[in-house]
Amino acid sequence: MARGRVKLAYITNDATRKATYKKRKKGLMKKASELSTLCDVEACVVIFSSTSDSQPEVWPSTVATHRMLSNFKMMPAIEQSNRTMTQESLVKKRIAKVEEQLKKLHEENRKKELTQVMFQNLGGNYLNNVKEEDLNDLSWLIDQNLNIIDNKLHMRIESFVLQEK
Amino acid sequence: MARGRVKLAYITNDATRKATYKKRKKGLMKKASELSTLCDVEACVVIFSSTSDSQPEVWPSTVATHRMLSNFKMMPAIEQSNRTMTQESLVKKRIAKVEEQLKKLHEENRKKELTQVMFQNLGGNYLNNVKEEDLNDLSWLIDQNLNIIDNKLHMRIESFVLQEK
DNA sequence: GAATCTATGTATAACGA
DNA sequence: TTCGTTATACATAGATT
Repeated sequence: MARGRVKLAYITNDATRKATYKKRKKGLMKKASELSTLCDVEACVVIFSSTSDSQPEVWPSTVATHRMLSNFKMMPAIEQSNRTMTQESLVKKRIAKVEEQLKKLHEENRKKELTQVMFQNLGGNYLNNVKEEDLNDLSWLIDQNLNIIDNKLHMRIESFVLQEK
Repeated sequence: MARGRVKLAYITNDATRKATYKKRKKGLMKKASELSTLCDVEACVVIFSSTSDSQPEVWPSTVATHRMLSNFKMMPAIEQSNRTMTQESLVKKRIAKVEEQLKKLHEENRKKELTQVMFQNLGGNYLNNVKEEDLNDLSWLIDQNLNIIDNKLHMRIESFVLQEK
């Protein structure tokens, strides 16, 4: 970058970091836009910045990003592999680890729920302050999740059928 | 860019486009990485390219991206607004629709659980063809979906209760 | 802080092996 | 096709207003 190399490390100075963030965020999204145009690919960028009002910043748009991310989630996380797993114990270790993670997630979720209840009880007029389109958005998201689950069901059923052959 | 300005439009030449894609994808992800480091933000990039084997390309990693995207989806799509909803009937219609969806969700969820039981009873052979990290991913994804749905259920129920007051 | 302004560092289009 | 190489366009750090 200009006028001096930048050490690739966290910028401790608040003002500098914020300025850099703003510039580079713009640059990143421009690059994404260009790639998308030049090569005709769908792309999205999501940035979670504690600075920016706790809402993620996205390119190209919230709705488009949601749509793409749904696709992403529907993609099979399981890649076909011919590698045979020789060590069953390894799998068991993994499973134990996963179960630990699940426990944490459940705890986290519970906390979030409680926070939400609390938040919504702050005032009685919650729904009165919701835009129709946002409600729409919410319905849309739920639909998407249904799709994802459906997809996984089918994947599993297919696996099952194939397994039986 | 070098040696000639690039017209910001779809590159029709296959070889050129592919080369450009590869270079720019690398550049984009590097930029994302730098932004993330310099400003300590979480960011992800997802590219759907018909070229690349129909699998999306992601930064920083599949798992990290999934995690971030779950967060993104959990973010309230509902922005605060001072606009008051004058038509209560509209809201009630929405709620009815939502309740219908919830019913479906419960059914789906039940199906899913059953399928999972089925899946787990396939016997040990299936696991032999799945990479450890994918197993990890799968469990994680399922849990995320459950969390998301749980979250939305609660949001809606709370909204409904508040409405009744 | 935000907007502008350069000097410089980077990314990359075109080319050649 | 996929690598290097190189000339240029672009992004941007630091300074200034």
